[in-house]
Amino acid sequence: MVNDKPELDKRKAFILATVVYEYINTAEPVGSVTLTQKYNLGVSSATIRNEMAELEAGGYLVQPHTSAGRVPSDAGYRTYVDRLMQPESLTNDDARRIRDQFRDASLELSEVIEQTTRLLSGLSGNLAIAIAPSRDTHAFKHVQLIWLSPNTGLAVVVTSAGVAAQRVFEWRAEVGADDLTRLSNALNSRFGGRVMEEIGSAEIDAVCADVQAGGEIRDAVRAVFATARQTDEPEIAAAGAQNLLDQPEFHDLRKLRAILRIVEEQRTLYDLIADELAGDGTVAGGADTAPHVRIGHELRADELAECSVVTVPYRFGDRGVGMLAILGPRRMPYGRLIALASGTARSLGDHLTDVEIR
Amino acid sequence: MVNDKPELDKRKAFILATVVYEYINTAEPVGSVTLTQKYNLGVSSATIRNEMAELEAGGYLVQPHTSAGRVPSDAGYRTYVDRLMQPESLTNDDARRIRDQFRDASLELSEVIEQTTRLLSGLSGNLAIAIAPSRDTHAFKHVQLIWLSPNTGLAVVVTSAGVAAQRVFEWRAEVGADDLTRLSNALNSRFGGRVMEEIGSAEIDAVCADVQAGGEIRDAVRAVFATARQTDEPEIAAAGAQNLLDQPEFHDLRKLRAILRIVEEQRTLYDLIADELAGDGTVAGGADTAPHVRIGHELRADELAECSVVTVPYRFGDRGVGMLAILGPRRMPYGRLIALASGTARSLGDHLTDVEIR
DNA sequence: CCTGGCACTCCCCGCGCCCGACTGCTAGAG
DNA sequence: CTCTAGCAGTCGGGCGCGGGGAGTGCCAGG
Repeated sequence: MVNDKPELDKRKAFILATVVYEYINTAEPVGSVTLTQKYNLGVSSATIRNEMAELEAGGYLVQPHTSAGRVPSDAGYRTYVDRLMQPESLTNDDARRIRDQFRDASLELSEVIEQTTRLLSGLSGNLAIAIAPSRDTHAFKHVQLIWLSPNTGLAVVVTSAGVAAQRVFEWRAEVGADDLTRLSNALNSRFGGRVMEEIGSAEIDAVCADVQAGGEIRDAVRAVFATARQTDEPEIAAAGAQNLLDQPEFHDLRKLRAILRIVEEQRTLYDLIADELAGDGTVAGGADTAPHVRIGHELRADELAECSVVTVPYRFGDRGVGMLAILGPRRMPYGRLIALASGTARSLGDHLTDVEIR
Repeated sequence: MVNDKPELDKRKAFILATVVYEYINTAEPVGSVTLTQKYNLGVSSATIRNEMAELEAGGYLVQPHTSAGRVPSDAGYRTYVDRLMQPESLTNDDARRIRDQFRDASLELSEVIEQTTRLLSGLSGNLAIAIAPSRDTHAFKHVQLIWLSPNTGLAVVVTSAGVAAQRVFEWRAEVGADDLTRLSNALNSRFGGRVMEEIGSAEIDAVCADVQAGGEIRDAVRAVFATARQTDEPEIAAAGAQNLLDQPEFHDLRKLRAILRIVEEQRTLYDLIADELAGDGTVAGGADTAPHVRIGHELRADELAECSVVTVPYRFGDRGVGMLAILGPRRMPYGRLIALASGTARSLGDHLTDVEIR
């Protein structure tokens, strides 16, 4: 669909904006009379009818059936979001709740992510999703192998994001506490100040060989580093699915189930949101932390044809970008949700940068 | 309600069992003709009608309305579960899937708990819940304070269940690596072999005082031990809420929302399941690992009047008991779910005992 | 270009109706 | 005494129908 929509004159734009606004609030198709009664447009309903008919011809509105009011189309919402809506800022109340949340938030990335989704779903009344910045880009801080018993040990890797991996290992051969300490020291001096991404298995093997650490221990170190880099599955959290029950568009059980399935499968959810991260280079590279809205079919998933998603990247220090998202019905209060998501993303980024382990 | 139900003669028992069985499978009220057609009872539908009328008088069946078939009452399900149903054992397929799941399961308690709920919800097609054994009863294994930078440190507490707590701390005053090592050693030698429950703040303070560890560090140690004992909130996981959407009894949105609210609030969920742990002394003390079924109003929660819960305790080594539960409609396949829950609980217990850190 | 008016369309809702499923009862048979 | 066949009674659910209402499109006139 090319962008050859005829430019909207001022009155059409106002009418479109009002229809979208009204529909978002009432969830009922909007008629010409409602419009003239609730908003003083200075013209009669007949005129509005003509305008609405043209807006429908232009693809901005659709009629569920002949004798009903109009409902915005994807293009209608799109125009509203891009050009007609006035941006909102956080209400004092919301700002306060966000501030309170992060005042004494955890230092652990994964916990923060989870708490943030709960906060955002509560504030927005929709489904909130967060993905953590890829751990590849975090700075290595410390690794410690801890002797627990002759046959068991604990390995902990700490990065700038907190404890990135921790795991108990059981070894067939007996292991001495000194061996573990020596290996810990060797690893720390070798990897200090590096970025997780650069630390590969080969180098780990080399360090282990230097201190004559055996096969089982080497495997353990490799494993815990792999988890710390988390190359396998990305960290993602979602909360507030039950909020969707309140929206009339999800009273249809099939739609509801389709959405729940998407949320259940973290992989799909990740792909949905991460599109934005990879999609245009501006996010990964530049300073673009602007919120982004995708509406209905723009999401390229049939199950989500009646949904919209607001995504906002957040910065984590000077490396790595994570993503916050709100998923809800297309008929969502875009202005408020964008403000909420942006505000939360900013606070989250500040918090993470602030507590980043130096 | 006292247990003064008249004893059921053989034919009544068979009819009740068949009604429950049929209703569980079809979700439709069961009529006398259906019964005679699908099961060869050797008598006519008129006779069945008389019997069913008596079963209704006895409180085992109810009629949704005059001209409908019968549906089991709480008491009907209860009798079915206690005396009429034949116990099922795991199918080969289920047994295999459980075995596979635990073959390479995590060593970390919290992760195992979560994986188990996913397994059990997948197998049962219902909502699965697991609570971890109280951490109080775990054996203390190791604590390590790790120096990360002059102002930051990491504290890790390991118990017989794996890493019980880990946290990064930020201190205003500078801290030396040696101080942390000395304190770690002191704590380990003092607490080695003890049970978490016994380790109180006073004793921690005493050890800190011995090695002249300052206020900030003492607070950190206290905090990490508190988390490790997890006196504040019990560890609980739930999965598979979207399975409930498939059940016709939850097509009513109000009921669905009521249930989702319960699942969302972990506290309520915990109380629901933990009743069983505290309820009768046999579980906590003895060797009782039998599954337990609570049906409808027995759950003492109006929202759950149409639900049943199967709970099974699982043993964790020789100390502590956790709980596995399946929540679903009253009309659930009790035999299969009991087998699944028991089988999973056994495997879970074995796995935990097996990987317990010695 | 705007407006009032009017005919038209179509959904929604309530009503009444019938159909079907099931019961309870009774009379009679074994 | 128990079982059965038959029959009348009951009630819910589905269906069709019709009216009311909301909204549109169009036209003629200002």
